[in-house]
Amino acid sequence: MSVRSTATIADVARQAGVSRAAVSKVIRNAYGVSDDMRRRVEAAITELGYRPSIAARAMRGSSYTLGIELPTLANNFFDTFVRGATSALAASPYQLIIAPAGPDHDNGPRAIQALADRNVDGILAVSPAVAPEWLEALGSSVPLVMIGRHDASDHYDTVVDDDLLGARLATEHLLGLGHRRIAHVTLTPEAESGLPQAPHALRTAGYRAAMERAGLAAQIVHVAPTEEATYRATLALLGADPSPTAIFAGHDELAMGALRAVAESGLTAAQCSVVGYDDTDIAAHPLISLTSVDQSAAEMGRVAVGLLLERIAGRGTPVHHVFSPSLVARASSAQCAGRH
Amino acid sequence: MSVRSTATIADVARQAGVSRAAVSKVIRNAYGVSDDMRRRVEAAITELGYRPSIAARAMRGSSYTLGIELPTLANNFFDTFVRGATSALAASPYQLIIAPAGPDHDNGPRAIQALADRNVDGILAVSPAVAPEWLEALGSSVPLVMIGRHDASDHYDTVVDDDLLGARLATEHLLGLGHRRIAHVTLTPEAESGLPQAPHALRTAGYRAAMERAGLAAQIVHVAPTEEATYRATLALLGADPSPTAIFAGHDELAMGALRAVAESGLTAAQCSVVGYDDTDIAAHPLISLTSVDQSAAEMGRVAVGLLLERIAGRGTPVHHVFSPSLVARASSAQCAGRH
DNA sequence: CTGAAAGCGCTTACAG
DNA sequence: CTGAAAGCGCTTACAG
Repeated sequence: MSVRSTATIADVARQAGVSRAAVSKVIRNAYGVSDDMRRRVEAAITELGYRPSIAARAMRGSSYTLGIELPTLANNFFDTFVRGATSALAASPYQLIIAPAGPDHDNGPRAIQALADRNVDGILAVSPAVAPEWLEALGSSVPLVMIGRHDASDHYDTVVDDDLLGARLATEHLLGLGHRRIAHVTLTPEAESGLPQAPHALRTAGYRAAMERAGLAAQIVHVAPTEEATYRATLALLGADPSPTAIFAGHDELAMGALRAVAESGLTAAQCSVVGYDDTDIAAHPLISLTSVDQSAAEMGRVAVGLLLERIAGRGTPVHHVFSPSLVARASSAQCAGRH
Repeated sequence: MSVRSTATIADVARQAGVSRAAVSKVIRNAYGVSDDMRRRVEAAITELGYRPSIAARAMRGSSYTLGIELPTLANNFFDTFVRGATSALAASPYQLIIAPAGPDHDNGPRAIQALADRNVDGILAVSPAVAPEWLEALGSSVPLVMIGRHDASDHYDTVVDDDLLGARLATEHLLGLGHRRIAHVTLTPEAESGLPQAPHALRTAGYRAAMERAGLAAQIVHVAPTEEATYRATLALLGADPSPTAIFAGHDELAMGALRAVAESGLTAAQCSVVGYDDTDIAAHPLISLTSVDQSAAEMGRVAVGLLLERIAGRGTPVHHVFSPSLVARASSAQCAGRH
C-alpha cells in the first residue's frame, strides 16, 4: 500500500503515454476510455503508487468526503450512529470524517462551518441548539442532514426519533407498573437554547401529557447535563415527603445518576424505579440493567447517510424522517410497592 | 456567521481595491502589510462574508487540519484523549478531524491513508497492528505521532504509557491484598498482530513478571475483545478448582465482563477481586467502582498534539514519550478472604 | 475514443 | 509596503 505518493496525474499520463484528461477519466470511472487505455493507465497508477490529491479534486469537483459534526464522543449513541453511517458508505467512494464540537456552546456551528470550509460533499450534524435560519442558509449551499431536530426545514433533511412518543412510552410504562408519583429529571431549557421543538423539550411535553391523561400531577426537575447533578437532584427528591416512586430521566447518563441515588438510599426498583432514554450500551449491562427508550441509533445512521447521498445525487425537496422509538424494559423498573 | 461563502479572494481584493496577494497576506497574518491595507481588507472580508477555501490553500501550503485516526469511538479513553488534544489546539489555527477506522482489521491503515490523501498537516493515530515499516514511510512524508506504540521509530513520534509498569501495579496491588491465585484475562495475540511490543502483550509480560517475582504461577486466559467473552471466560475460571481469587483484565471493557461473572456467582470482592486497565468513566461510576490502571488520557492527548505541532514546525528527530500509569483502587478489589 | 487548453482559489517568489 | 505572474493537481467543456 502506498503512503503519500509524490506522483501526480501528469506523471501517470507520461508513464502511460496518454493525456492527463485520460487519466482523470480512468480514476473517475468516467466513460469514453478504451480498454487498452484503461489498462495502461491502471498499470502506470500501480507502478507509480499514484494517489489522487483530494485537495485538487475538491477544487474542481468532489472531495469524496462526508463530514459529520458531533457534540461529543462520550455518548455511546453517537458511536453506534457512526457505525451505522459507515456501514451505509461501505460501497461508496466516500470517506467519513468527524468534527467534534467540543464542550463550548458555540462550537457546534464552528465545527459544522469547519466541515463546510473543507468542501465536504455533504454534512451530517447533531446540533440541537443552532438556529434554523443558519441551517437553511447552510443547506442551500451544501447537502445537509440534521439529526435529532424536528424542524420543518426547506433546505435540509432531518432524521429524528419521535421524542413525544418515546417519553409517552416511558411514562406509561411506569404508570402501568402502578407508579403514581413519577418525577421527570431533564436538562435545563437553556441547554437547547430554549427551543420548544428540541428533543428534551419534547420529551418533557410527552411526559407531561401522559401524566395529565392519567389525571396525575407532573413533577419536573431541571439539572445540569451530568450524572452528578442528577444524583444530587434525585437524593433531594427521595428525601422529600411525599417522594416519587419512579423517575424518568431525560437520557441515560442522567438516569445513571438517578440510579446511584436510589441504590445509595437503599431503595429497590419496586420502591423507586428509574427509566432512561437512548438505550446506550451501559443501560444494557447486567450490573446496571436500566430500562430505557431505544432510538435505533445504527439504523438512524444508515438512513441519514442514505438521505445525504440522495441530496448529493440531486434531490432538492426536503425529507423529514421520523423514527418510532421503543421501550426496553429491564430491572431498574418494577411493579410499584409504595414506600414505608 | 457566514455559512458557505461564494466570495473568493479575487472578490475581496476587488472590493478592497488591492491585489489578491495582499489579501492572502492579511488572512495568513504574514508581514509586509500596512495598517491601512489590513483594515480595508478586513472590512471587505467581513462585508462579503469571505471564507478562504481550504482546498485551495491545501494545494499551495497548509490545510490547517490535523487528522486523528481512531479504531473505535466506543472506548471512553478516546473521548478523553480527543478532548485533551482539542484543548491543546484551542489557540492554534488547526481544526481537528477524526477518521474512524471501523471494525475491519485493515481499516486502520485505510483511515490513516484517507487522512494523508486529504493533505492534513499532521496525523495522530491509534493503530496497534500496523507494520512499523509502513509507518516509517508515512512519517517520512507527513508529521506523524502514534499513540500506544512502543516502537523505536525514526520518522514518527510515539506517546505511550508504560504498559509493563501498569500491569505490574495492577498485579502487585492484588498481591498486596493477599491474593495468590491471580488470573490474567487478555486479548488474543492476533488482535495485535502478534507484535510483542503491543500494549496488551506488554501488559501480559508485566503481569507474568510480577507473578514470577512473587514465586507464583501465572494463569493467562485469551478472549475475544468483548465484555461477553470475558464474562464467559470468568465463569469458567470461577467454576474450576482451584479457582482464582482475583482477576486482572487487559482493559476495562473486559473487566466489566469479569465483574458481571463475579456478581452473578454471588461472590464479593474479597472472594474474587477484579482490576481493569484504562480507568474509563464507567470504572469510576459508583455502581461499578472498578479498580483500574489510569493512563491519563487527556494529558496524553495534549502531549501528542504538542509533539505533532513541533514536527509541523520542523523537528525531524523522533521523540518517544512514555507516561507512567497509576493505579486507582476502588471497591472491586479487596483484601483476600479466600473462598468457601 | 483521445487530447490541448482553460480554470478552480489560493500562495509563492520576484520585481518594483 | 505592494502587485503581476506563475503554478499547485486536478476536472471540464470543447475539438478532433
